[in-house]
Amino acid sequence: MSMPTIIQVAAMAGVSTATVSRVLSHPDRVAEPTRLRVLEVVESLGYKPNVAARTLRTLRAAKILVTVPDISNPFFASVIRGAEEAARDAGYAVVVGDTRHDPSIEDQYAAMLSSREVDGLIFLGHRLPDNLRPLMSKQGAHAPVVNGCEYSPDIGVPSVHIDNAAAGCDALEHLIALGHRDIGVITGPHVSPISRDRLAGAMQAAERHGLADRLRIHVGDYSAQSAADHVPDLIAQGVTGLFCFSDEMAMGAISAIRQAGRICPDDISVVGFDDLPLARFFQPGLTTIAQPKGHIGQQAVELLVDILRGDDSPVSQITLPHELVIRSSTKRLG
Amino acid sequence: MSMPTIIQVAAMAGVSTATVSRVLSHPDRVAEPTRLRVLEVVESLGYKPNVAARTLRTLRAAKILVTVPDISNPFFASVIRGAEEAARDAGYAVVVGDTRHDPSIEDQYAAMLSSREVDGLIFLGHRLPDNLRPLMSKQGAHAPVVNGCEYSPDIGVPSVHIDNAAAGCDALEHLIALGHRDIGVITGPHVSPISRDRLAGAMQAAERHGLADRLRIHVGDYSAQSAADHVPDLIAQGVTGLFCFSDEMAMGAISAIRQAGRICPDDISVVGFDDLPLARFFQPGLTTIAQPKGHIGQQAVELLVDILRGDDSPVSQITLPHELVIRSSTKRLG
DNA sequence: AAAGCCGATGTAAAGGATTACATTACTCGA
DNA sequence: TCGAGTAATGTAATCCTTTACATCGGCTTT
Repeated sequence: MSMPTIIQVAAMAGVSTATVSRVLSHPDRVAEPTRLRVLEVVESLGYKPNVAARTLRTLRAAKILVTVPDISNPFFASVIRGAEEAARDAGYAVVVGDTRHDPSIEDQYAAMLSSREVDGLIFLGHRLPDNLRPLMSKQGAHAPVVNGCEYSPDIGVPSVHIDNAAAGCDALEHLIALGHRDIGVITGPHVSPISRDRLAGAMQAAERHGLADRLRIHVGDYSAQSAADHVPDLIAQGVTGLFCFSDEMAMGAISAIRQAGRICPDDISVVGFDDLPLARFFQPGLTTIAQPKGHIGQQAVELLVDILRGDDSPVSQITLPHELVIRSSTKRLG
Repeated sequence: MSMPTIIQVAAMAGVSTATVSRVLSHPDRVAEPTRLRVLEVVESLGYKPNVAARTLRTLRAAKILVTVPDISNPFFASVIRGAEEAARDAGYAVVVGDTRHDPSIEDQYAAMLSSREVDGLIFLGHRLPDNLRPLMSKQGAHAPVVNGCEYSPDIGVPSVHIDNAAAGCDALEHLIALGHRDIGVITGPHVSPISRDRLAGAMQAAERHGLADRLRIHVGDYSAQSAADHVPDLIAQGVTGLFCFSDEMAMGAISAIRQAGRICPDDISVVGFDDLPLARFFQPGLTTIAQPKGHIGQQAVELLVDILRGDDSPVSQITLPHELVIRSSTKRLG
């Protein structure tokens, strides 16, 4: 029932607990025969150091918390994978938290930092949890907190992201280059800075071609359903091109377009965002903005680890490249 | 820099550490004025109990580990959500681990149990991590380990799952009822018991209709790409109905069917499995077997919590109902 | 052969919270 | 008024590891 402790191991091996500890964490400081004897006992008892005791003593949990607003979105899964790999290399484990866009759950997870359950936090949402405010104002850029994907200049947290304005611009330029003039946009919620940035980029591109006032802007919430709901309006507005701020919304929109008796891309071209793994298997293959998902996670961890190591980190904003991937959901007009 | 401890709080409030501790965990055992005074100090210092110390003392981490073979699969996201809700109700937090189907990563996560970082483990794969063997043979059904989705009778772990054989049977009966006689199946890897069960069910249905030897069986790995790779062969074999053991594979297959110049469901009907959130937005809407994803997670947690509470748990296998959801990827033959 | 060094190991003090048990100061009943 | 009972709080042991410092032979050096 009760698991063996270092004391029992020490007793059985006829050494002190210090030696057992050394065998496990600094093997080279123990004489060969002693080490082998201890290891044998460790093995036979199935001894595993109690992590709580170790953390308490070393003041290091060797864990990084990554919170995502929606774990069911495969986009975040790729970011998490990148983070996990980088974390492993740096000697950290990753704990994943799904906040479901709920501020109170975000706060709950952020509390793991205050209670020292984790050494650092990477949050992929746009909102700095309330209970981190004191920490940020006290420690500033030395606080072990990094923001990924999103970027809110006002919260003063180092972050890793793409140039969302440029990406929004690229998407619109693509539709315009295909001859589309009546273009719809389904954004994310207004509170999301990345949504604002993408929209700003899109509007800038539209303006450049004198199409600013023909842009039909609808507010979604990144979910397929939310996009589908806007499609009847968009069709009534006569759009021939549509830019959705997530692939899920693009899929929802395409589904609704068909439901309305139209066809994508023949009647309406659709551009998505994220390049989910399924984007290329969707019907039609999704034209979309690819984000370097794995890299975002990886860089976020590296930034965080630098902070944890106490390097004064001059780098606090990292912008990674995006890419327009053209498949078959967009087509020349006419 | 260094965070406040209970000792500092006690000193500032002019009480003992015991009182501070009681204020935080048994408020009713402390006199009102004292409690308020302590709370004030706690607030002003931003004190948060050190979780490592608490865990060490109470021998309870208040955490449950849920490992999934592939975090980018939205199916598991739903299971995790269900688990999180049930865990929260029972006073536990959920830690999510992505094993990527890698046994060594599975072992790594399982080690969190041995080192008492978590109180219990729910694993959604099919393989009992090696380093849990001793635990299982020592504690048997009292070990805080539960298996979800999959079910391997031989490993002796309580589990929560659907009746995969019956589900496989349902899927095939549906295709047969639509007039299909040349039916293909894309399974999961053979090591996966759920794949074996689904296949057994499918074959049973085929046999019942004298179609056993016309079944074309291909082995996939649940990924869209793996299914797409088999489609040319299936077409060459002249199948008109296809049963894929995951929605991702169904989507991959449908995409490849189109690539090959055929149309689903006109030329080939496809049945998926899982009913992912995107299944209804796919083109065509996916006919699929819906699993009660949230319930699986929830029941798994409840089972685990029972074990942790020390109730002798007579229940060790829970079978939940599945459902055939008919959309537009299947159609009457001819 | 004395002094100094070194490698191997032991001793014991943290680390921060919880809680059984002890103490204190009242209140109440007889 | 005394003893019992009770509510509020304090004391100190405990959870298990890690690690600075102490100790102890034995070896080298002069």
